[in-house]
Amino acid sequence: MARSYRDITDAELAVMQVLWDRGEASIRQICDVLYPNGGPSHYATVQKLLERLEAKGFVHRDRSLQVHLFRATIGRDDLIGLRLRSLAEQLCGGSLTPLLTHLVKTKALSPQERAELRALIEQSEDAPRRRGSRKQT
Amino acid sequence: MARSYRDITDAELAVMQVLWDRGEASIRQICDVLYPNGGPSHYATVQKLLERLEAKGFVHRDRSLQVHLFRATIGRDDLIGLRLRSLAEQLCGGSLTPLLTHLVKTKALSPQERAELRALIEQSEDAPRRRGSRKQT
DNA sequence: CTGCCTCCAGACAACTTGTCTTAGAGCAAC
DNA sequence: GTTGCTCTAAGACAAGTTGTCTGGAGGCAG
Repeated sequence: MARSYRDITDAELAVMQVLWDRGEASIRQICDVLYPNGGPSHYATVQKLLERLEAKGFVHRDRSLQVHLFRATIGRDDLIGLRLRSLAEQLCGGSLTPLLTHLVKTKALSPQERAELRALIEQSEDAPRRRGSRKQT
Repeated sequence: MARSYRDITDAELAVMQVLWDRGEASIRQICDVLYPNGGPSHYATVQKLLERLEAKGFVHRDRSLQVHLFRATIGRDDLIGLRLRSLAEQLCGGSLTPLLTHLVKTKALSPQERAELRALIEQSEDAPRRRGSRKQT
């Protein structure tokens, strides 16, 4: 009954953040970022986290070099989407609309944010059949 | 390092859903909804889930009757808010804005939804300080 | 009294999560 | 070639979570 898409853990997320920053990195590089002057055990920890991320499909491992290189197969924004969808699944019967209205109602919008939002809405109005790239609910 | 607000589990969520539906319920009533013709072990399961929900503060237990009555201390919408905030914390540096724009960009809005959204934005424009209950980022 | 229903306390296995240990391979410099 | 470094690989480990279940004690109705 675990969440269907095998979620990313906190420690794993830290690794993902590095990958999102650098685009591609070796274990050593990630380790240096996450645990400056960390010992070999930290190295192994990062290694395990990457192994699990690869198993979950969130990371691609390039084995062509001696030193494997890792790359995120999912963007931060994609992960946000997954989480939002999973949240909607659990609490809103799958519909994203309640999340949207909740945010607009709860969050105090700055004038700039209001303007941006309006622009986005206009945009989706102009091209209502444009949504080929992403699924919608 | 567990999520700060002690999240609600899947099985616990099922119990919450019943409470949100009925407003107030005994273990037996919840049990009948969740496990029709379930045995005494299911009863104990629900009991334990309620105990944990009470410990986490999501449920109030009225002990004044012989048969305790349970009531959710948090609405579905509040939980949505908590989850959204936690999501923003993890992936957006605490800002809810990326979630908002993600939703507007991703989700294909029906004309009606667009109208509602616009109305909500107008509203927040009229009363920018009306939402004082929670901090916003 | 008997039976039924409730509450309470805690056991339990399965799984997750973050960390760490150990072993072995490949390569570079001495 | 041997030494030493870095890398991969495999898995052990404790702690915590989660969902389920067992057993006992008390109260009340028939």
